[in-house]
Amino acid sequence: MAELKDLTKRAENYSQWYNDLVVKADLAEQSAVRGCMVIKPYGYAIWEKMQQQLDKMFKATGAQNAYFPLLIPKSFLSREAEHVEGFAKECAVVTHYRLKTNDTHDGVVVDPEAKLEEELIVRPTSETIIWNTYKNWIQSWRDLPLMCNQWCNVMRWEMRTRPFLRTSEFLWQEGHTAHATREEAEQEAQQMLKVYADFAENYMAVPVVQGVKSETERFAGALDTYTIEAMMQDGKALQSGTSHFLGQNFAKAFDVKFLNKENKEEYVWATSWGVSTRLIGALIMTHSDDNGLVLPPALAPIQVVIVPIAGKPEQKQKVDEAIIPVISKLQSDGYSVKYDDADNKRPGFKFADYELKGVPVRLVIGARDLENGTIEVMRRDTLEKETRPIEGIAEYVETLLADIQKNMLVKAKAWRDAKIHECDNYEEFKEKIKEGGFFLCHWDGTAETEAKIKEETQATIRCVPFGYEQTPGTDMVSGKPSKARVIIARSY
RNA sequence: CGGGGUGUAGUUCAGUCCGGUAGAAUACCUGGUUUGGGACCAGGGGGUCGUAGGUUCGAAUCCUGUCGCCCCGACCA
Repeated sequence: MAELKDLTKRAENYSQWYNDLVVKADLAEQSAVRGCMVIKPYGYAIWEKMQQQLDKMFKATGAQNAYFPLLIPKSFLSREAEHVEGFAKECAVVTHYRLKTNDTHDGVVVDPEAKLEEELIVRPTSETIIWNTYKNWIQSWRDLPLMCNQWCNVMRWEMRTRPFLRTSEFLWQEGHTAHATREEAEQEAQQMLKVYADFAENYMAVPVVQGVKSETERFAGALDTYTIEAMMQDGKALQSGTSHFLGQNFAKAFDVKFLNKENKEEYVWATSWGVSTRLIGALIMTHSDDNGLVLPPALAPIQVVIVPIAGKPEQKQKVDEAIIPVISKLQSDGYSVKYDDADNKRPGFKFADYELKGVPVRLVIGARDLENGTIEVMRRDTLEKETRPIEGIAEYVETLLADIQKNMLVKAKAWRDAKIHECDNYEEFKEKIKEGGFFLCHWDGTAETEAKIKEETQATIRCVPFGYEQTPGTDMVSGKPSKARVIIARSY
């Protein structure tokens, strides 16, 4: 791993280190299309693990999967005023539907004859097309709640991109729900936020702060935006999932009404919620060290890798005999195990490579172990090695994986908590924010104060955190009274 | 779109100031020896130096235009 360590030292900043890690760990690479990313098999395997788990959790709340079109008629986007404001600027637009060969017959040009009457927008998010569809699906209170989720790609023509954290095209899921009452919709939005927080902490081992966004940071068209905010190792915040209470804005814009039990016509109440491949970025930036990725067992495509050390064929056979029962046991218990007995790479190379890829547990077995009836176990999170009897090793590895999962969260949480501070002095804040971290500060609730902080420190209000004991105080910038503390941080 | 950097072998880069046969490491291919922390030896393949034009006997190197990429900022999941 000397190579990556050097890069870390040489790296001018954390972003550079992160980009190198993404490439070296074989997760993704840059595509030929500006701002887009090729997700490589190993990176995609992590996404698949996330999808599987999230899908289970969504279905447990009653949501169903569906799919809506990639292309959205331009007029749909102008139906909801705030939504237009928020998304109009950064969309890819389809204007023609045909190409033709050029005059010199060595290429193609856009056929001017094939101009669309109405341009189509490559979805930056699907609220509009989904609400246009929901209009036809909802007539009665009996049709509610309607809860659909779709796994898809979206495109936003971002000015500046980084792999996984912000790409022009990205994979995500977006849930869109319709409810009969305001209370039910609000509850749904909050419930989904809890699902995301649960997933982040218990599967990704990424501790998050749950809270509600300030007006300026709110989703375009929402009444409330709930967020989970994670802290990366450079102390910057990463918005890792959002859940929006949309009120009746989209119902009114797309005329989605239902007859209630009293036979009265009412607009439905809406929510939307989503997480994206950005979660992979959060995973990388929360846990990785200079040896590479550190993946939580719950999401690691390979949970256990076994490296045999055997030069001669007869020795290899003995190693196989000793280890194959262990592999079978682990696999039948549902663990993903890789037995890397390829003889074209030396053990040292494999050790470094699987560390780079973040495999949680590594087992090594060779002649020395065969004599002693032992096996070497290494855990990726702490890099600790120990030699144990091979007897009962499968059971030991299973408890070890559970322990790694738990330890990663504890470690990340302790690290993060040490970087969360209350702060009541703006001058002090300006100094401290340079080193990153979350700051709990009183805020007078005005956009002016928010803008001033952003302008002077590049930090933004991440959220008003839930579950934090609030007492009234004074805004550190304006000196005006404040009802609650908010989380302020620099962010990705 | 502003500021800074950079385009040379699959990859990371040296060579550019001061013009003169296209380089290194790594990766790759072949053969052999190896295998408990990124192996070694021998041999081999691979680049019209981003691109267009100019200066010159001669350009990766100098001049002009142009395009791409990276980092920092504005925008955002």
